[in-house]
Amino acid sequence: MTRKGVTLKDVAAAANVSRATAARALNSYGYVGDETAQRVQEVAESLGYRANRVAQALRSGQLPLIGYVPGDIQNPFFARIAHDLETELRKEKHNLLIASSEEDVAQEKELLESLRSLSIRGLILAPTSATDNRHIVSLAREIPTVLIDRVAKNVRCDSVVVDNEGGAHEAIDYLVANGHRRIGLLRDDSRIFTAQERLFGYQNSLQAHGIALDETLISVSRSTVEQAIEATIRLFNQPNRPTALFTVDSLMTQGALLALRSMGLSIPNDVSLVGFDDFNLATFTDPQITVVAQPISEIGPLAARLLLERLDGKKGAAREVRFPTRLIVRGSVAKPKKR
Amino acid sequence: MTRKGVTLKDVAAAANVSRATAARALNSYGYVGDETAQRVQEVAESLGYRANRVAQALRSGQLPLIGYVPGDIQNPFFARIAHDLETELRKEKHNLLIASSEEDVAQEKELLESLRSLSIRGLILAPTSATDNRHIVSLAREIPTVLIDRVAKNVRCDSVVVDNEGGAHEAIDYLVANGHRRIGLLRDDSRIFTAQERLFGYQNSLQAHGIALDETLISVSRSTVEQAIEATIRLFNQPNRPTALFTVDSLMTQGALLALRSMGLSIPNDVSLVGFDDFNLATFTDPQITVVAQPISEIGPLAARLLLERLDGKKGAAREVRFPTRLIVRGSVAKPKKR
DNA sequence: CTGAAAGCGCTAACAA
DNA sequence: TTGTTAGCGCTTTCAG
Repeated sequence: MTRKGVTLKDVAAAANVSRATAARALNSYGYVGDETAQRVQEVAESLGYRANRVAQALRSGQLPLIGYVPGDIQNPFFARIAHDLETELRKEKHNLLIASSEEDVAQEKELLESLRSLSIRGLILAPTSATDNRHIVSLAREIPTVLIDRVAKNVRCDSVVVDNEGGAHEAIDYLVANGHRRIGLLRDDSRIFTAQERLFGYQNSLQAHGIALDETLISVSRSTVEQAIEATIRLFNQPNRPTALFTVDSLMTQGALLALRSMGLSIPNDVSLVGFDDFNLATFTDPQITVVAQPISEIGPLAARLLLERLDGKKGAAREVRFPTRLIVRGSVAKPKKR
Repeated sequence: MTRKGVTLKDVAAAANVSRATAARALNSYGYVGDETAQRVQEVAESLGYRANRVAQALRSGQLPLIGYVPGDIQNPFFARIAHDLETELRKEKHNLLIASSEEDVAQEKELLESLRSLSIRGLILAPTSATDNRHIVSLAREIPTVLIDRVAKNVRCDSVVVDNEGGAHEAIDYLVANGHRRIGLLRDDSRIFTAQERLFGYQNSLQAHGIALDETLISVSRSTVEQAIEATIRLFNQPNRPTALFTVDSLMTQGALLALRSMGLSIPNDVSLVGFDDFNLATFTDPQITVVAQPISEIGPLAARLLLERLDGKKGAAREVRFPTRLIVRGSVAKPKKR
C-alpha cells in the first residue's frame, strides 16, 4: 500500500500559500489573485493532487452518494433502471450505491441503516413492503427519497410507479374478449404493492364482465422462475384447469412458459398467456408472448430527476407520477378450445 | 430536513463520560468499566446514536466501500456478478458502489478517478481495454483490485477469468465434428480481451483441423443485440455463406437468433449455432441453443474473496484464477445440408 | 480504568 | 487578496 497521496496541505506548502488560499484557488470561490490561483493549480496538477471527498463530506455533511435499493439487481427491470439512474446521476457527479433488498424487509432495514451511516445524499427505493415501513418513514424525513415501482403507506416522498391495476385490467379484458372465462392468475406474494394492485385489476375486470372470482384459479408464488414453475404446475394439474393465464411479472411469465411446455400444453392452442412486464425473451419464443408493457425507459430518468430537484432544495408536496401501461399484442392468446 | 443526528459527543455528555470512553464502550476496544460500558450503550441506544462512517473514514482513511466497474450492469452476466459480490461483501459490512464503464475507456478513467476520490477500499473491475490501462496500473498500486472477465496488460493484481480460448476451441471442434467447415464468427470489438482470446480459440481450432481461415466469415460488431443483428445479416447475405455460426457472447447470440429468423434461415437445418456464455433464453427457444457456459456463479464470490483477503493484508504475487468452460449441447447444431 | 488533547483533510468565518 | 483559526465526528496515544 502506498501512502494516501497528496493533500491540500502539500499543495499549499509547495505553492507557498495557506491552505485556505489553496482551497479557494482549486475550488474557485472567494477572492484569489489570478496569478496565485494559476500557480496553485499548476502545483496541484504537477503533484497529482485530488481532493479527498471524505474530508469534504465531513464538513459538508454528505458524500456525493445516492443509494439505490431495488428488490433484485438481477431482475432486468431493476437492472435497466439502475443503468438509467447511474447515467443521469453521473451527470451531476453523484455515485450510485446499489444494495438489493432481496425482497426481504429485515434486510431492507439493515441496508437502509447502512446507507444512512454513510451519509448518502439521496435514496431511490423499491420498498419491499407496503405496510411495514416505519423505517422508511423516518429515513425519508432525513434523506430525500424517491420510491419506484411501488409506494409505501404513510411515506411522504416522491414516487414513480405504473398503472398496475389498469394494466392488469386491460390484460384480462383482452382475454375475456377472446372468449376466456376461466382465467388463471399467477401472482407474487412479496412485491406486495404491485401484486396487490395487479390482483385488483384482475378482480375488477372479471367482475366487470360478470365472471365470478374462483380462488382455485389463483396461484401464489415468489417471484423467481423456479417457484413460478411449481406454482404453474399446481394450477394446471387441477381437474378443471384454466384456459388462460395471466402472470404478474416477467420472471413468473418465464416460469409459466417453461412449466406449460413441460406439461405438454401448447400456447396458445391449449392455454393462452399474457404477462405483465415486457422482456427480451418475449419476442424469442414461438409464439411470441403478449404482454402488458411498462414504460421502463422513463422510470429511472424521471426518478433521478425528481430526486435531483429535491437535492437542489425543491420543496413542496410529494409528487406521485403514475405511468400508463400498454398492451402489446403478440401471439400467445387464442380463443379457448371447445371442450 | 432534520438535523444530522446524535453524535458521539451527545452520547458522551448524556452518559457523563468523555468522548474517548464513549468510543471505547461503543466499539468495545481498550479498557472500559463494565458498568460504564453498559451505561454508554444504553444511552446510545436510547438516543438513537449511529456512528458517522464518514468521520470514521476520515481517520482511518477509508470508507467501507468497494467499487464495481462492469462493462454494463444490464448485461445479465455482470448483473449476476453484481448480485454475488454484494452478497459476499455485505457479510463483511462493505457496500458496493457500481458504475458501468459502458465499455468506454474514457468513461472508465473518469469513473475510477471518481471512485478513488471517494477513498474506496477495494475495486472489482472488468477492464474495457487490454492495452490502454495505465490508469489501472497506478490505481491498482494504491487500492486492492481484482480484475474479472478480462485481464489487462501490466496490471499487477488478482484476476478471475475463464478459459476463453479453450471454450471457443471446444465450440469450433464440436461444429467441425458435426461436419462443418465454413464456420462463421460473430465477434465483439470492444471487449477486446475476451474477444481476442475467443478469436484465438476459433483460429486455433480451425487450424488444428486443417481448415483455412476465411476472413469473409468473420463479422465484427459491438456487443448489443441490435448491432449483432446487422452483423449477422451482413455475414449471411454473402454469396457463399457459412453453414454454422459461433457467437462470442450472449447478447450477440440473441442478435444472431433474431437475424437468422428474420432471414428465414432455420436453426439447425440451414445454419448451426453455438454461442459463448449461457443465458436464460437459450432454453426457451426452439430449438434450444448449444452454448459454451461459464461458471458464472463462481466468479463473483471468488473475486470477492480474493479482494477481502487483500484487504485483510494478504501479501504475495498476483493470483490469476482461470475457470474452465463447459460445452452444453442442446439442439442448435446439425450436420450441414448437402448443397 | 478514564480523560485530555491531537489530528485525519478540508472549508469558511473572521481578521489582517 | 490572503492568512489564521476553528471545527466537522471520530479515534487514539499519552497521562493521570
